[in-house]
Amino acid sequence: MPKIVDEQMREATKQHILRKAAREFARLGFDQANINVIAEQAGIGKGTIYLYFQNKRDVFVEMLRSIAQTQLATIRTTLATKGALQQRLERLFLAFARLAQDNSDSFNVYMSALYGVNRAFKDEATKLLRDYLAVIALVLEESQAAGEIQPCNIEATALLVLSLTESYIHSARVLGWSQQQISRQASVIARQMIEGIRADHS
Amino acid sequence: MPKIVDEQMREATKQHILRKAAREFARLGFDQANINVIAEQAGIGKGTIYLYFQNKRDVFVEMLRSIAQTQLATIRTTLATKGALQQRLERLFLAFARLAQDNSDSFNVYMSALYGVNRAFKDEATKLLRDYLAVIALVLEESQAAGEIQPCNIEATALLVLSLTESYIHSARVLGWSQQQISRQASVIARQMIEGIRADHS
Amino acid sequence: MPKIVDEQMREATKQHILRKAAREFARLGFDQANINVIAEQAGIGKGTIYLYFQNKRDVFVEMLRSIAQTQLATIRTTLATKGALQQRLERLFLAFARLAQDNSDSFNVYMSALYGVNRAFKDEATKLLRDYLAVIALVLEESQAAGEIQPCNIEATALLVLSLTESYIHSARVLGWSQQQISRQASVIARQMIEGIRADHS
Amino acid sequence: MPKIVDEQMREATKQHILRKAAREFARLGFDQANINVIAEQAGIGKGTIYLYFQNKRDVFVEMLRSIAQTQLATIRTTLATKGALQQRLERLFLAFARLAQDNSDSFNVYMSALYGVNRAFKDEATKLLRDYLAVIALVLEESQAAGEIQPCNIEATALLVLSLTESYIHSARVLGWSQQQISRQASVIARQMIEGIRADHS
DNA sequence: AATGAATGAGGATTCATTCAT
DNA sequence: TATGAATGAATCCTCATTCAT
Repeated sequence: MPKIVDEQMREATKQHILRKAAREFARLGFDQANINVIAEQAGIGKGTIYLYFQNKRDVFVEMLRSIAQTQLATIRTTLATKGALQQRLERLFLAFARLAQDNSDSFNVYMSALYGVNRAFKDEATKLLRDYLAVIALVLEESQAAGEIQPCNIEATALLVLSLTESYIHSARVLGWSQQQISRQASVIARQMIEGIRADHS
Repeated sequence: MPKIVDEQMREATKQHILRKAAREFARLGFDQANINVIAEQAGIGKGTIYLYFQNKRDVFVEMLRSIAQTQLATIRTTLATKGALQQRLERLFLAFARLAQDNSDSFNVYMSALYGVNRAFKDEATKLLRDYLAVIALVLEESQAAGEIQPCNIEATALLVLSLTESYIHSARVLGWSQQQISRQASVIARQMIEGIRADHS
Repeated sequence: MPKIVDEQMREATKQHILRKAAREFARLGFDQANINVIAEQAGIGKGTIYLYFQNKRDVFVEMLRSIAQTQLATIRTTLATKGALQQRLERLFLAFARLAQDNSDSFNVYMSALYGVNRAFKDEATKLLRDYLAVIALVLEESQAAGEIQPCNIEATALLVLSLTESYIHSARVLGWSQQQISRQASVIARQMIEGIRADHS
Repeated sequence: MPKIVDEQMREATKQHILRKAAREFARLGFDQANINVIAEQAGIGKGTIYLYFQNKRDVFVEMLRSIAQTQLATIRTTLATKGALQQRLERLFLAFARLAQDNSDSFNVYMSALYGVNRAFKDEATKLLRDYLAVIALVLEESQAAGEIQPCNIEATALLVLSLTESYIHSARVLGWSQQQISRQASVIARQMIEGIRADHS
């Protein structure tokens, strides 16, 4: 039965298209990106892309989800190892910094979807935002249970952690900072976040 | 000499167009926004817009500059009044929150330009980012001179302050928080930033 | 005020486009006809056509109406002159034969809309059919009032007259008959129709 | 030898495809009909259709021939029974009315091919038209031989009979008349035709 | 023989920009 | 200076057809 192989093949092709799509979308944005160019770069025919996706928008949304899945997996793994909150937040920052470096296409396209004005993707981007927050909230709750930090508004704090991490890294990259320069800030940022969280109820 | 009057008239029309443009760009993004619709909403002919701007891109860039000018003026005024660093950062946060509320078009369009992927505006957005950072750096330097905080990497700290402020407000709005809920976080965020900055070298 | 002139100019251009459109639609049918080719043949830019019509379908429908208007005017004029029913029906037949000859594009496109399967135009074509029937019904009623023919189902009879006239001429043309051959049948057909109508109640 | 069985199988599949094709072509017309949908409805693979037909056009043309064959068989049977011309023409009318009702797909698709503008099918449709005329001409000749009607232009008369019958039924259906209403006209139409034919040379 | 994944030609439509008035 | 009619480049998507399996 070639069914399973076919299914795997199909999934592989889909991922291949999504990778090429991410490049183009990251380079040009949704509107300027050309679906025909994406097909060409994926080494497939113009029409073939429509065997895997309903339309251009669908390619973008699925790419967004795929990116989120990958990034979330990385983040979850990063935060899985127990340790002091300071260490975990530091690892979180470093993980994002690495994602921004290694998967810069994904990182850029995710940021632009989140901060962009295209209403068509706002909902999807908001969903992803919530997923990220949930992961961070979990860490904060564990920390709270361990008595490391005082009770506080978990959601607001998680938002603070994520916003700071992402936008700091993004802005630093816009300003042309090197990966090293950015990574060097990890412990400072993490410590600051901890102090800030503690200050919340001191 | 009617020259000055004409010049004023011309400038007024330009600003009028930019305001309408901001609405459309904020609503739909650069690509989806329709220059003809902007002209219509500004109450002028389709061709007239090209007497004031070279092309669509130019409208967007000038709008970006205009927004930045207004916002920077607000920020500068906010930070002009002396006071403890904590108070000044709090005022900064509240000023941004108010901008995001009152001039949401401008705020959104600025954020999308900064975080968006359209290379055509990256340079311009980066310039604006630097201007913002300069204003904040000034405050930090004063604070440092006053012995309020220890010597530290001013640029990195300014980036931290700006990133945290902007992205926190943006994300909170995406999640549907009310203006009140956001404002209530001002002192917490400000205190946190101070603690963080101090922690930098403790 | 150039308003009226402009309006006339606009109407003239519209009619010009419709004439070229009729040629293409008559030659290839709605689907095969290429809107860009129509524009080219009308000597205008591709986009210009959309300043006069909403879309391709709209061009077709307006063309259909324009054709019907012209044809109905001809038919009405033809039937306006009083005379024996036999003469009037003969003139009707000859008028259609002439239309089919002189405006063969219009005639073909009208027939194909009426007998074709494209649901999108069925309603429009049916409306036109009713208009034609009304004109013929009027003649029959006058004839009835004059005692020339017995009371009968006017609508059914009108349908019979129109169907026979149109489809006879169409089929004859399909078979390659000359205009002369067709015209020669006029009196026979007309006489037959009269006899038929009379036979209805004898 | 499985050859004959295979041949029968092949023919059966072909007819099956043609039936499904007729449905789609009647519903949507040649251009709008989707060959893949036809394959799907026939329960065969997309590629399989090309083992039975050269291309889409070929499917349509063969369908047209198949329809004509069926309809001609019906017409021939109808007219085979001897009887007065009036009766035979009445039966012809009723036969067409029944075909239009029971095989409306076929009837519509035949009418649209005949009256449509698609040149690609004009030749084929014309051939069918000639076949129909031949059948009717035969009846007229017999009638003439029997002295029922005077010598006349057989071809022109046959065309008259066919045109009137077909277009009357089609138009009546377009106007929404019921099958019963239409059938009720049979004798009137037949009598009218006879009167007309006789009037031809009186 | 049968399949359906892959292909790419083709076309309607939008919209930034120009230019004659 | 102001206009808006005209333009045509640019692009998403459909679907008839092919061909490797």
